[in-house]
Amino acid sequence: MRDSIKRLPDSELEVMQAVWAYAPPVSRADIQEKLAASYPIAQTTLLTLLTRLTDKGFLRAELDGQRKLFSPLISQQEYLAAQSNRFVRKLCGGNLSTFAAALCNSGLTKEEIAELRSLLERGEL
Amino acid sequence: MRDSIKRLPDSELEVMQAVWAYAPPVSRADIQEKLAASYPIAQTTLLTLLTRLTDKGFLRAELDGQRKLFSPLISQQEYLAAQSNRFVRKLCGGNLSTFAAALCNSGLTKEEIAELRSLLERGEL
DNA sequence: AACAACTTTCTACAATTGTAGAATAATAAT
DNA sequence: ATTATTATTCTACAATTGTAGAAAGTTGTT
Repeated sequence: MRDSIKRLPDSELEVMQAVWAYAPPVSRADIQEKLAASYPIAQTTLLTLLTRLTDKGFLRAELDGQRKLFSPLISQQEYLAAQSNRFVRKLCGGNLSTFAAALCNSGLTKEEIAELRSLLERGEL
Repeated sequence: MRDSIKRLPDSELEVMQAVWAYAPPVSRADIQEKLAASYPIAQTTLLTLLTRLTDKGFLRAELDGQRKLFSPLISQQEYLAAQSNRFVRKLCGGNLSTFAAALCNSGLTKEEIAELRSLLERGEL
Protein backbone atom coordinates (compact mmCIF):
# COMPACT_ATOMS: atom_id res chain seq x y z
CA MET A 1 0.00 0.00 0.00
CA ARG A 2 3.09 2.17 0.17
CA ASP A 3 2.44 5.18 -2.02
CA SER A 4 6.16 5.31 -2.58
CA ILE A 5 6.18 2.36 -4.97
CA LYS A 6 7.08 3.88 -8.28
CA ARG A 7 5.18 3.09 -11.44
CA LEU A 8 7.40 0.86 -13.54
CA PRO A 9 8.10 1.41 -17.21
CA ASP A 10 6.48 -1.12 -19.54
CA SER A 11 9.51 -3.29 -20.16
CA GLU A 12 10.37 -3.58 -16.49
CA LEU A 13 6.77 -4.39 -15.66
CA GLU A 14 6.81 -7.22 -18.19
CA VAL A 15 9.80 -8.65 -16.38
CA MET A 16 8.27 -8.26 -12.94
CA GLN A 17 5.13 -10.02 -14.07
CA ALA A 18 7.19 -12.95 -15.27
CA VAL A 19 9.04 -13.01 -11.95
CA TRP A 20 5.79 -12.96 -9.98
CA ALA A 21 4.52 -15.90 -12.02
CA TYR A 22 7.08 -18.20 -10.43
CA ALA A 23 7.86 -19.30 -6.92
CA PRO A 24 11.08 -17.43 -6.14
CA PRO A 25 13.92 -17.44 -6.72
CA VAL A 26 14.03 -17.39 -10.52
CA SER A 27 16.90 -17.31 -12.97
CA ARG A 28 17.22 -15.08 -15.98
CA ALA A 29 16.59 -18.16 -18.13
CA ASP A 30 13.33 -18.92 -16.34
CA ILE A 31 12.08 -15.43 -16.96
CA GLN A 32 13.18 -15.46 -20.55
CA GLU A 33 11.33 -18.70 -21.17
CA LYS A 34 8.20 -17.27 -19.63
CA LEU A 35 8.44 -14.13 -21.74
CA ALA A 36 9.50 -15.84 -24.96
CA ALA A 37 6.10 -15.83 -26.64
CA SER A 38 4.66 -12.55 -25.41
CA TYR A 39 7.77 -10.40 -25.08
CA PRO A 40 10.78 -11.79 -26.91
CA ILE A 41 13.94 -10.09 -25.78
CA ALA A 42 17.72 -10.55 -25.99
CA GLN A 43 19.39 -12.03 -22.92
CA THR A 44 21.54 -9.02 -22.37
CA THR A 45 18.51 -6.78 -22.57
CA LEU A 46 16.76 -8.88 -19.99
CA LEU A 47 19.79 -8.77 -17.72
CA THR A 48 19.89 -5.00 -18.05
CA LEU A 49 16.27 -4.82 -16.97
CA LEU A 50 16.90 -7.19 -14.07
CA THR A 51 19.77 -5.01 -12.93
CA ARG A 52 17.63 -1.90 -13.12
CA LEU A 53 14.85 -3.59 -11.14
CA THR A 54 17.36 -4.66 -8.54
CA ASP A 55 18.73 -1.13 -8.29
CA LYS A 56 15.19 0.17 -7.87
CA GLY A 57 14.55 -2.22 -5.00
CA PHE A 58 11.98 -4.35 -6.77
CA LEU A 59 14.21 -7.42 -6.83
CA ARG A 60 16.91 -9.00 -4.75
CA ALA A 61 19.66 -10.99 -6.44
CA GLU A 62 21.63 -13.88 -5.00
CA LEU A 63 24.42 -15.82 -6.59
CA ASP A 64 24.04 -19.48 -7.51
CA GLY A 65 27.34 -20.50 -9.03
CA GLN A 66 27.99 -18.32 -12.03
CA ARG A 67 24.41 -17.32 -12.45
CA LYS A 68 22.06 -15.15 -10.48
CA LEU A 69 18.72 -15.90 -8.95
CA PHE A 70 16.17 -13.17 -8.39
CA SER A 71 13.40 -12.80 -5.85
CA PRO A 72 10.79 -10.07 -5.70
CA LEU A 73 11.06 -7.60 -2.84
CA ILE A 74 7.72 -6.13 -3.78
CA SER A 75 4.84 -8.50 -4.32
CA GLN A 76 2.38 -8.28 -7.15
CA GLN A 77 -0.36 -7.43 -4.68
CA GLU A 78 1.69 -4.64 -3.16
CA TYR A 79 2.41 -3.21 -6.56
CA LEU A 80 -1.16 -3.50 -7.79
CA ALA A 81 -2.53 -1.98 -4.60
CA ALA A 82 -0.18 0.98 -4.95
CA GLN A 83 -1.08 1.46 -8.58
CA SER A 84 -4.81 1.17 -7.87
CA ASN A 85 -4.43 3.86 -5.30
CA ARG A 86 -2.60 6.03 -7.75
CA PHE A 87 -5.28 5.45 -10.34
CA VAL A 88 -8.15 6.46 -8.11
CA ARG A 89 -6.40 9.31 -6.34
CA LYS A 90 -4.34 10.83 -9.07
CA LEU A 91 -6.00 9.92 -12.36
CA CYS A 92 -9.56 10.10 -11.08
CA GLY A 93 -8.85 12.88 -8.61
CA GLY A 94 -10.12 10.68 -5.78
CA ASN A 95 -13.58 10.87 -7.27
CA LEU A 96 -15.22 7.48 -7.06
CA SER A 97 -17.96 8.28 -9.56
CA THR A 98 -15.29 9.20 -12.06
CA PHE A 99 -13.58 5.92 -11.34
CA ALA A 100 -16.79 3.93 -11.60
CA ALA A 101 -17.65 5.62 -14.89
CA ALA A 102 -14.19 4.81 -16.23
CA LEU A 103 -14.67 1.16 -15.35
CA CYS A 104 -18.12 1.04 -16.92
CA ASN A 105 -16.68 2.44 -20.13
CA SER A 106 -13.53 0.38 -20.09
CA GLY A 107 -14.87 -2.43 -22.18
CA LEU A 108 -15.69 -4.71 -19.27
CA THR A 109 -18.95 -6.52 -19.99
CA LYS A 110 -22.00 -6.11 -17.81
CA GLU A 111 -21.30 -9.57 -16.43
CA GLU A 112 -17.75 -8.63 -15.55
CA ILE A 113 -18.93 -5.49 -13.79
CA ALA A 114 -21.41 -7.58 -11.85
CA GLU A 115 -18.68 -10.04 -10.96
CA LEU A 116 -16.47 -7.22 -9.82
CA ARG A 117 -19.24 -5.89 -7.59
CA SER A 118 -19.69 -9.25 -5.99
CA LEU A 119 -15.95 -9.68 -5.48
CA LEU A 120 -15.79 -6.29 -3.80
CA GLU A 121 -18.55 -7.39 -1.47
CA ARG A 122 -16.42 -9.97 0.28
CA GLY A 123 -14.23 -7.17 1.53
CA GLU A 124 -10.47 -7.65 1.93
CA LEU A 125 -8.38 -10.30 0.26
CA MET B 1 -12.40 2.88 -25.19
CA ARG B 2 -9.79 2.81 -27.93
CA ASP B 3 -7.00 0.63 -26.70
CA SER B 4 -4.70 2.70 -28.86
CA ILE B 5 -4.70 5.64 -26.47
CA LYS B 6 -1.18 5.72 -25.14
CA ARG B 7 -0.42 6.09 -21.46
CA LEU B 8 0.87 9.60 -20.94
CA PRO B 9 4.00 10.43 -19.00
CA ASP B 10 3.39 12.16 -15.68
CA SER B 11 4.13 15.69 -16.75
CA GLU B 12 1.92 15.51 -19.82
CA LEU B 13 -0.87 13.98 -17.77
CA GLU B 14 -0.67 16.90 -15.36
CA VAL B 15 -1.20 19.24 -18.26
CA MET B 16 -4.07 17.25 -19.73
CA GLN B 17 -5.81 17.22 -16.38
CA ALA B 18 -5.59 20.98 -16.23
CA VAL B 19 -6.95 21.23 -19.76
CA TRP B 20 -9.86 18.94 -18.95
CA ALA B 21 -10.70 21.11 -15.97
CA TYR B 22 -11.75 23.97 -18.23
CA ALA B 23 -14.35 24.41 -20.92
CA PRO B 24 -12.26 24.48 -24.11
CA PRO B 25 -10.44 26.16 -25.62
CA VAL B 26 -7.80 27.12 -23.07
CA SER B 27 -4.67 29.20 -23.30
CA ARG B 28 -1.26 28.33 -21.97
CA ALA B 29 -1.79 30.99 -19.30
CA ASP B 30 -5.05 29.38 -18.16
CA ILE B 31 -3.34 26.06 -17.74
CA GLN B 32 -0.39 27.57 -15.97
CA GLU B 33 -2.65 29.30 -13.52
CA LYS B 34 -4.48 26.06 -12.81
CA LEU B 35 -1.22 24.19 -12.28
CA ALA B 36 0.54 26.92 -10.32
CA ALA B 37 0.00 25.47 -6.88
CA SER B 38 0.24 21.76 -7.55
CA TYR B 39 2.72 21.65 -10.39
CA PRO B 40 4.72 24.86 -10.82
CA ILE B 41 6.42 24.95 -14.17
CA ALA B 42 8.21 27.42 -16.45
CA GLN B 43 6.14 28.78 -19.33
CA THR B 44 8.49 27.39 -21.92
CA THR B 45 8.34 23.99 -20.29
CA LEU B 46 4.58 24.09 -20.40
CA LEU B 47 4.63 25.09 -24.04
CA THR B 48 6.94 22.21 -24.81
CA LEU B 49 4.51 19.82 -23.16
CA LEU B 50 1.58 21.35 -25.02
CA THR B 51 3.42 20.88 -28.29
CA ARG B 52 4.17 17.28 -27.47
CA LEU B 53 0.55 16.63 -26.55
CA THR B 54 -0.55 18.22 -29.79
CA ASP B 55 1.88 16.07 -31.76
CA LYS B 56 0.54 13.00 -30.00
CA GLY B 57 -3.00 13.87 -30.96
CA PHE B 58 -4.25 14.62 -27.47
CA LEU B 59 -4.77 18.29 -28.17
CA ARG B 60 -5.70 20.52 -31.06
CA ALA B 61 -4.26 24.03 -31.25
CA GLU B 62 -5.82 27.06 -32.88
CA LEU B 63 -4.42 30.54 -33.20
CA ASP B 64 -5.99 33.47 -31.41
CA GLY B 65 -3.88 36.47 -32.33
CA GLN B 66 -0.36 35.86 -31.20
CA ARG B 67 -1.30 33.20 -28.75
CA LYS B 68 -2.61 29.68 -29.06
CA LEU B 69 -5.70 28.07 -27.68
CA PHE B 70 -5.86 24.37 -27.00
CA SER B 71 -8.76 21.94 -27.00
CA PRO B 72 -8.68 18.28 -26.00
CA LEU B 73 -9.12 15.75 -28.79
CA ILE B 74 -9.34 12.99 -26.23
CA SER B 75 -11.72 13.45 -23.34
CA GLN B 76 -10.90 12.63 -19.77
CA GLN B 77 -13.47 9.84 -19.85
CA GLU B 78 -11.97 8.34 -22.97
CA TYR B 79 -8.54 8.44 -21.45
CA LEU B 80 -9.64 7.00 -18.11
CA ALA B 81 -11.65 4.27 -19.78
CA ALA B 82 -8.62 3.26 -21.85
CA GLN B 83 -6.36 3.28 -18.82
CA SER B 84 -8.85 1.30 -16.75
CA ASN B 85 -8.92 -1.29 -19.45
CA ARG B 86 -5.18 -1.43 -19.52
CA PHE B 87 -5.08 -1.79 -15.76
CA VAL B 88 -7.46 -4.72 -15.62
CA ARG B 89 -6.23 -6.47 -18.74
CA LYS B 90 -2.54 -5.89 -18.59
CA LEU B 91 -1.64 -5.26 -14.97
CA CYS B 92 -4.18 -7.68 -13.50
CA GLY B 93 -3.98 -10.10 -16.38
CA GLY B 94 -7.71 -9.74 -16.95
CA ASN B 95 -8.30 -11.41 -13.63
CA LEU B 96 -11.12 -9.64 -11.84
CA SER B 97 -10.36 -11.16 -8.46
CA THR B 98 -6.84 -9.82 -8.74
CA PHE B 99 -8.27 -6.43 -9.58
CA ALA B 100 -10.79 -6.53 -6.74
CA ALA B 101 -8.08 -7.53 -4.30
CA ALA B 102 -5.90 -4.68 -5.49
CA LEU B 103 -8.72 -2.22 -4.89
CA CYS B 104 -9.45 -3.63 -1.44
CA ASN B 105 -5.80 -3.16 -0.53
CA SER B 106 -5.39 0.19 -2.18
CA GLY B 107 -6.19 2.22 0.88
CA LEU B 108 -9.80 2.87 -0.01
CA THR B 109 -11.93 2.70 3.12
CA LYS B 110 -14.70 0.16 3.54
CA GLU B 111 -17.15 2.98 2.97
CA GLU B 112 -15.48 3.95 -0.26
CA ILE B 113 -15.53 0.36 -1.48
CA ALA B 114 -19.23 0.21 -0.64
CA GLU B 115 -19.80 3.44 -2.49
CA LEU B 116 -17.93 2.13 -5.48
CA ARG B 117 -20.08 -0.98 -5.49
CA SER B 118 -23.21 1.05 -5.49
CA LEU B 119 -21.93 3.31 -8.24
CA LEU B 120 -21.14 0.28 -10.35
CA GLU B 121 -24.68 -0.89 -9.87
CA ARG B 122 -26.19 1.88 -11.90
CA GLY B 123 -24.36 0.56 -14.94
CA GLU B 124 -23.13 2.94 -17.59
CA LEU B 125 -22.44 6.62 -17.14
C1' DA C 1 10.77 55.40 -32.49
C1' DA C 2 12.07 52.80 -28.47
C1' DC C 3 10.66 50.12 -24.79
C1' DA C 4 8.06 47.00 -22.04
C1' DA C 5 5.10 43.06 -21.67
C1' DC C 6 3.60 38.85 -23.33
C1' DT C 7 3.68 34.84 -26.37
C1' DT C 8 5.68 31.29 -28.94
C1' DT C 9 9.62 28.79 -31.21
C1' DC C 10 14.43 27.14 -31.08
C1' DT C 11 17.86 25.01 -28.96
C1' DA C 12 19.79 22.31 -25.25
C1' DC C 13 20.71 19.00 -21.97
C1' DA C 14 20.30 15.54 -18.28
C1' DA C 15 17.70 11.42 -16.74
C1' DT C 16 15.08 7.50 -17.99
C1' DT C 17 13.67 3.84 -20.94
C1' DG C 18 14.25 0.25 -24.65
C1' DT C 19 17.46 -2.65 -26.73
C1' DA C 20 21.53 -5.24 -27.53
C1' DG C 21 26.55 -6.18 -29.26
C1' DA C 22 31.26 -6.83 -27.38
C1' DA C 23 33.95 -8.38 -23.87
C1' DT C 24 34.69 -11.25 -20.07
C1' DA C 25 34.15 -15.09 -16.68
C1' DA C 26 32.97 -19.64 -15.43
C1' DT C 27 31.71 -24.45 -16.67
C1' DA C 28 31.36 -28.38 -19.27
C1' DA C 29 32.97 -31.34 -22.81
C1' DT C 30 36.33 -33.45 -25.77
C1' DA D 1 44.65 -28.24 -22.36
C1' DT D 2 41.46 -26.47 -25.91
C1' DT D 3 37.15 -25.65 -27.15
C1' DA D 4 32.17 -25.02 -26.79
C1' DT D 5 28.49 -23.36 -23.94
C1' DT D 6 26.40 -20.39 -20.96
C1' DA D 7 26.06 -16.47 -17.87
C1' DT D 8 27.08 -11.90 -16.57
C1' DT D 9 29.09 -7.22 -17.04
C1' DC D 10 30.50 -3.29 -19.97
C1' DT D 11 29.62 -0.24 -23.22
C1' DA D 12 26.63 2.04 -26.46
C1' DC D 13 23.05 4.38 -28.55
C1' DA D 14 18.46 6.00 -29.98
C1' DA D 15 13.90 7.50 -28.28
C1' DT D 16 11.32 9.53 -24.67
C1' DT D 17 10.62 12.43 -20.77
C1' DG D 18 11.47 16.53 -17.71
C1' DT D 19 12.88 21.12 -17.71
C1' DA D 20 14.04 25.60 -19.25
C1' DG D 21 17.18 29.52 -21.20
C1' DA D 22 17.88 32.18 -25.46
C1' DA D 23 15.92 34.12 -29.36
C1' DA D 24 12.32 36.11 -31.84
C1' DG D 25 7.54 37.84 -33.03
C1' DT D 26 3.37 41.00 -31.47
C1' DT D 27 1.22 44.49 -29.26
C1' DG D 28 0.55 48.11 -26.29
C1' DT D 29 3.07 52.24 -24.14
C1' DT D 30 5.56 56.29 -23.48
